[in-house]
Amino acid sequence: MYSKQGTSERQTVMTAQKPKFGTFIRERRTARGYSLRRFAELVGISPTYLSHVEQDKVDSPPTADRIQKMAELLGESADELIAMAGRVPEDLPKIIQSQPEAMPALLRAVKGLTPEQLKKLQDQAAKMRKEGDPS
Amino acid sequence: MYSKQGTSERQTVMTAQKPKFGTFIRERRTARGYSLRRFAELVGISPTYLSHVEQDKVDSPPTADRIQKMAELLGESADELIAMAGRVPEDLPKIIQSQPEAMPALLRAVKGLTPEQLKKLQDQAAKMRKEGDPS
DNA sequence: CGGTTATGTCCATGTACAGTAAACAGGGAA
DNA sequence: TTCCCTGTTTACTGTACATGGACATAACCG
Repeated sequence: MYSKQGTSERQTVMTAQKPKFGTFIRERRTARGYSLRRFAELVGISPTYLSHVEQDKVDSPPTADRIQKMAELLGESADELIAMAGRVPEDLPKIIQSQPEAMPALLRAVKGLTPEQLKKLQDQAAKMRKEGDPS
Repeated sequence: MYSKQGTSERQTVMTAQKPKFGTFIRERRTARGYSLRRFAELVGISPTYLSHVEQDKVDSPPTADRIQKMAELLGESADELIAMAGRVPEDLPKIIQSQPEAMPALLRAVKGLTPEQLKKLQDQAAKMRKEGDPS
């Protein structure tokens, strides 16, 4: 077992994920007592595909809407699972595009801030909303 | 059998709307005196494809990185062009995924705010950066 | 006039991504 | 044994994003 590359499959690109998405899903699914077929059916995908996904054999994980469904069934945070899969929640693009200059600028400005700081900004935003349009 | 995948949400009719991406690009390109072939070469795409894009004959516009290049060559805002094409700037997904819970929450909180309000938040964020933790 | 060069466009094709179908191997239970 | 349930493999589909080569047209040059 020297340096014999454990698995001999050719594994295309597979953008490396830290806590691999498929592995995590399998762990949570089995913990909930779902069979692969049953879970696939509930999610709305084929058992074949789910099997591939859970083995991290896919080039890229499922789309955000399917991950959303998985999250609901597993009682996990959809946003977190979606991020783990390297995707973006489906409602965000529209929000960003609604202010093509300001939204990207804001996101770049908040890049690197802590969750606490982000929460503060979130609260500020909520306040602005309530008060109506100042400026 | 498994739930069908209508993810596309094609705009079947496309009532005359905001400047269509392709039309806009053609207008700006010709205004700059670039030939189709020349511009395609500079952007790094085939003339064929550019022709299709400019006629709005494509199912979906080019990817964000190519639009970025077009914007640079045309002296336009990349973010705006990318939004016009219904896409998201390439650097944003990583920013969002860096805080899988807080970033989506923030975006949803700022949804619908005016550019002025967004600018205020952006400034607050910049301040936090200067003062707050360097993480 | 004919030949070359430049313009944009059409048809056919290619590759990657997201996903499916059908057949398969193995474990328990009756 | 037969039956069903588990997960897996190989091969395939359809769409998005993109390319190549041939084509029509017009302008320019001898």
